[in-house]
Amino acid sequence: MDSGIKQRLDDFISQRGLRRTGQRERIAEVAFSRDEHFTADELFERVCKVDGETSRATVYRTLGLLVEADLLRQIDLGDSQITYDPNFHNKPSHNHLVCIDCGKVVEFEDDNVDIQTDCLTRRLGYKAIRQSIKIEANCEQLRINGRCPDLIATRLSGKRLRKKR
Amino acid sequence: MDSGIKQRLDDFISQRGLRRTGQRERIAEVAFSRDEHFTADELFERVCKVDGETSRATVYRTLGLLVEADLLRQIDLGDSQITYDPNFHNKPSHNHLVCIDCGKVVEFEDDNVDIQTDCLTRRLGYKAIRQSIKIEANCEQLRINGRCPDLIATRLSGKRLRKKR
DNA sequence: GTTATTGCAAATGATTTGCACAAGG
DNA sequence: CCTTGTGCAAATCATTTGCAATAAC
Repeated sequence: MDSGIKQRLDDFISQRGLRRTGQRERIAEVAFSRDEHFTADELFERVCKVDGETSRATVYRTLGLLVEADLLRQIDLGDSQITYDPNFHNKPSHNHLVCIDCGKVVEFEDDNVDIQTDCLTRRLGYKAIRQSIKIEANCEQLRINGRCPDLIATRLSGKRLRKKR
Repeated sequence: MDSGIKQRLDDFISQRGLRRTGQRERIAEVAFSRDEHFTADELFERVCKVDGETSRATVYRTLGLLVEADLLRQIDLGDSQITYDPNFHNKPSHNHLVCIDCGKVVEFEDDNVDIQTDCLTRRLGYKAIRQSIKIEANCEQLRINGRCPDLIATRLSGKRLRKKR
């Protein structure tokens, strides 16, 4: 876990008069150990492997805390479960492209997008605080070559495309 | 209800070998009678006033159909319920700004945004099919004048800000 | 007459909550 | 100690579904 994240979490816990517990420690550790997005349940599974003692309820409660601390953000992938993104600490204004063919999520940052959002928002009489862009797109490689490594990987891993709610 | 919408719905029903029923007729009628966004339950309430006979289940099922026909789109307002937007038929590529102060949703269309999305997506190796942008923003009028007609309207109507899930 | 559609009530599934016990500070 | 945090199981709440009755075509 990045030390900046640990720092911010510690600060948040102190400021709010909360307590440092083993569960919170481990949940955060697992959540930020990779840059992959996850659902509450996926995180719970991962935490279980490290520590058979932590309950699902605590995972949900800690997720809420991490979101409040702005270490985690909820993103909409058009799913029935909430998806959490642990990468906003490093890439504060990134957005997402979701591949329609294989479900892969690509993160991208672009200054022009941010500027354009800012201008557009001003023109409407507001001050932009946060934006989220989701682009749903088809894979060009798949269209041209008839195959795409991401799709193959998806099929091999047996991970099925997320069901739309 | 716009005749273009009625036409598209009729076509969809025919193509799929579905049946024209009173319930579907009335649900669509109510859904497209205003340009306001709504949840399944809000639509159900409105339908009830017109017709005490239609069940919640049928409203849900018909909503699914209207989404498949691309007459309605599900949008993410960061809520625990799905919000439906009936305005994509008239403004096929609009996006949303949500006021943090009063919850008002402003729709906007912008060609530059569309072009930029297209470019960005190509550069990542994909072909953009659909995008959704949500801008969360503070109201400038409220900041400068200390008040904003939308906020006043929100308070008067007693409509509370949507709860975050 | 078939087959799709509806209403009802029960099921689902993710998330939240009340409460008694445990453990930080 | 005193208060916050945890685990458990039960509660919630939007949405979905099975099924028998009903209505399109």
